[in-house]
Amino acid sequence: MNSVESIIQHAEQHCDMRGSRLTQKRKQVLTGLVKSNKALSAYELIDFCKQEYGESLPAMSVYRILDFLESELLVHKLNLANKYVACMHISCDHAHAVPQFLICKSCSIVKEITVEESTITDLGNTVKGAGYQLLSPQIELNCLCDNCA
Amino acid sequence: MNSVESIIQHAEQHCDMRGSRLTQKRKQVLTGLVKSNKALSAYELIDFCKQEYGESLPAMSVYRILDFLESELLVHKLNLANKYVACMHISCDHAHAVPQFLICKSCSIVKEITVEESTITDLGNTVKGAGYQLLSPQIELNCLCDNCA
DNA sequence: TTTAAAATGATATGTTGTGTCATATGGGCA
DNA sequence: TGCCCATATGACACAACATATCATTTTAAA
Repeated sequence: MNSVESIIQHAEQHCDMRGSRLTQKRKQVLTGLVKSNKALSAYELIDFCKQEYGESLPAMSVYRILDFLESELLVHKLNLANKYVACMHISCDHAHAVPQFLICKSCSIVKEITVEESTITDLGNTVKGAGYQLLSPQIELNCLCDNCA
Repeated sequence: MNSVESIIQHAEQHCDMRGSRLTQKRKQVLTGLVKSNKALSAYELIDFCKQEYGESLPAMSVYRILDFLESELLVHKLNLANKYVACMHISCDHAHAVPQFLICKSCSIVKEITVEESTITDLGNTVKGAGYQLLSPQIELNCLCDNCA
C-alpha cells in the first residue's frame, strides 16, 4: 500500500471515529489534494476528478465536500490563495495546534509549520490590545519555496 | 478643509514628489476608501464613484487605479478579504514598516497595527528555518471588532 | 503643434464561490 | 425485504472578483 492510500485510510478511520462518512467522492477530492502535494483550487480538483476518475463533479459538490473535509480537520482552506491543502497531519494521531502556512506564490507548494508558541501569544496580545478578537490564529504567508527562489 | 480633503491633499503631494500623478479618477477612488473608513471591494468602489460622482468606471479601470495606489503605498490590498483599504499613514511623513491588519469579518473595518519588531523577527526566522523566503511580511488576521463582538 | 507616453474606456471572458430546488444513496426499522 | 428518513450529491443559474486585449483620450514634453 502506497503512502497516499495509507493516508486516505487514516482519514477514513478518523471519520469513522467521529461518526461521519468519508464517501467515494470525498475520498476522490481528498486524494487529489494528497497526491498533488500542493494547494489546489476547487476547480483544479474538479479537473483532477475528471481526469483520474472520469467523474464530472459540479462545483457546488466540490465546495460542499471541501467544507466537509475542513470540518473534519482533514483539509485547510488557504484564504490568501483561494486554494485548499490536505492537512499534513492526517496520519498523526495526536491533536494539533492551529497551523501556519508558507505558501509558495510561484508553485503553490505549501509548508505547514508550527511557529513558536510565544510568537502566537505575542500576536494575540497585540490583537487584544487593539480591541479586536482573533477569530482564528491561522497565519498565511506569501513566500517563495526553495526551488522557485 | 475637512480631514478627508486634507488626506487627499497629502496623497497628492506624495505623488508629486514621486513624479507620479494623482488624477481625478484616482482621487475619486482613493476618496472612496478614505471616506468609508473600512475595506471595500473594487466593485463597491465602482458603486461609490457612481453614486458620489455619477461616473461609471469600468472594473478594469478601478483595478488599474488600485494597482497604482498600491504602488504609491497609499492603499493596501487585503488578500484575506479581497478588499482594499487606504493606508492609515497617508498623512504621516515618515516611512513605515510593513503593516499588519486586523480585519473585522463582520463589518470590514480594518485596524492597521504594528506588531512588535521581535514578533516579526521570530516569524522570519521560523520561515527561513523552513527553507522558504518571505515575499512580504504582511499579516492579515480574521477578527471581530469591538462593535461586532 | 506635433508626438509619444500615460491613462482610461469598452468588451469579453476567466476564476472563485453560492443559492436553491431536485434527485440519489445508504442505514435503521417495521 | 421494503419503506422511511437523513445525508449526500446533482443541476442550473447567477453573484462576486479579476484580467486580457485592443481602442480611445488625455497629458506633458519636444
